[in-house]
Amino acid sequence: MGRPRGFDTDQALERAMRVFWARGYEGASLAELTSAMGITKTSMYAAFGNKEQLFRKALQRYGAGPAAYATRALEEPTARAVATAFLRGAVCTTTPADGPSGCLTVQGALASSDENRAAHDLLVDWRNDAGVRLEERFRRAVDEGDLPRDADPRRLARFIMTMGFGIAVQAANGLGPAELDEIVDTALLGWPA
Amino acid sequence: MGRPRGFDTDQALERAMRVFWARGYEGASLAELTSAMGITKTSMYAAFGNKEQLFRKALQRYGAGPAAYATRALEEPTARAVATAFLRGAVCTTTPADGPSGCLTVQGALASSDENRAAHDLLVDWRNDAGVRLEERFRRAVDEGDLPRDADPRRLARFIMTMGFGIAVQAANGLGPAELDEIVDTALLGWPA
DNA sequence: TTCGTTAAGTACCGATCGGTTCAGAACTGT
DNA sequence: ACAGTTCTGAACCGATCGGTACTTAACGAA
Repeated sequence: MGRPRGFDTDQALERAMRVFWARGYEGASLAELTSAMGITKTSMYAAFGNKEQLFRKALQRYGAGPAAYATRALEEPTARAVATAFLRGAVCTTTPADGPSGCLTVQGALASSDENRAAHDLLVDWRNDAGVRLEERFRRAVDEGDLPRDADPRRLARFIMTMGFGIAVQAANGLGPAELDEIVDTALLGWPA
Repeated sequence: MGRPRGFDTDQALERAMRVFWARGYEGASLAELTSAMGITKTSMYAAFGNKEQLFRKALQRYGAGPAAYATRALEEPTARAVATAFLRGAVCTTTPADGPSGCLTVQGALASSDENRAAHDLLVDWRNDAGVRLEERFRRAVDEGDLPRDADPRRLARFIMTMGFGIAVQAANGLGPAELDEIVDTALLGWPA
């Protein structure tokens, strides 16, 4: 009942996500966000709550879409395959042909003013969660004999995450997928077993 | 001649640098900057020009101070020693006991709005320059027989830079020096020769 | 057709943004 | 003592920040 919504919330959220991706949380103003979404501020507030909640939903969409590689990689059969798929996925997502370079969760709010601490903390948790899931996967790999008994799953997970973050910065710096793939090859030279 | 300046510009610049470090370029407001510097906006404009030029000078100070490890590392005798010193220096600088975590050049303006493109581009150049200097050092190492003939200096330099950026993000994420040093060890396992 | 409900557009809110104007205070050279 | 110069503090600038109040438009149910 009532007047039906005049825009596609999914499409609007997708466009908001891209603005946050390119500009970061602070750098994305409501004016630019709503302009890209094709709606007015009033409609945005009615549909998404406020800027922070819009960012929260954009981040969820990012995790389910562009950053889904992080979850898919965990399903690879071996630890090496997981690490490779994770980093290749990072390269692919941070250097899209159409969208912004880099990673939303890294560019979003690495540093920020106090008032935006909420968005900052949200991203810290997001990144740490990704590391924990990787660590658990590597721990399983040790149990399965897929990694050496003396391998340290946490350490390996942190190393891979560090490479992922570094790749995001390099992508924002202008490096392309070919160059980043070379970096991934170099990084995996010392991979155990 | 004229009234002497009532504050120490070096000290004021140091404090401004730390604010930029913690908040990023956009996140650092003039109010917070001048408050930390202990001077008024008028004095800041008279002494440094404007926010962008203040950032430029803070970045120079950062390069000569906290980030001097990047230059010092180049003087190590072997490529491996250079890589090790570079990454250990990155760990040390991004996890200070007193100051902000992370790297000013990474947190400063990875993503930003259009109006701050100048600061953004400044940091992109800064980061790329660091990579180029590392590459030249590794090229020399190949010439000197310190690295294998078939080693790719550019690729190795990009790998080390990627690790450095990743370390900066991990430091901002809350990891301490001990954990980051472990990551450095892991990263260097595949180092040639 | 009318009513209740919800969406959309405009105009606006106080606060803060980076930046400036201006009067006067503080100093040096004469 | 005075002139010339430079620095400081407060008050202020238009613009933009995130966020709202209010009116009008568009729908479904009765």
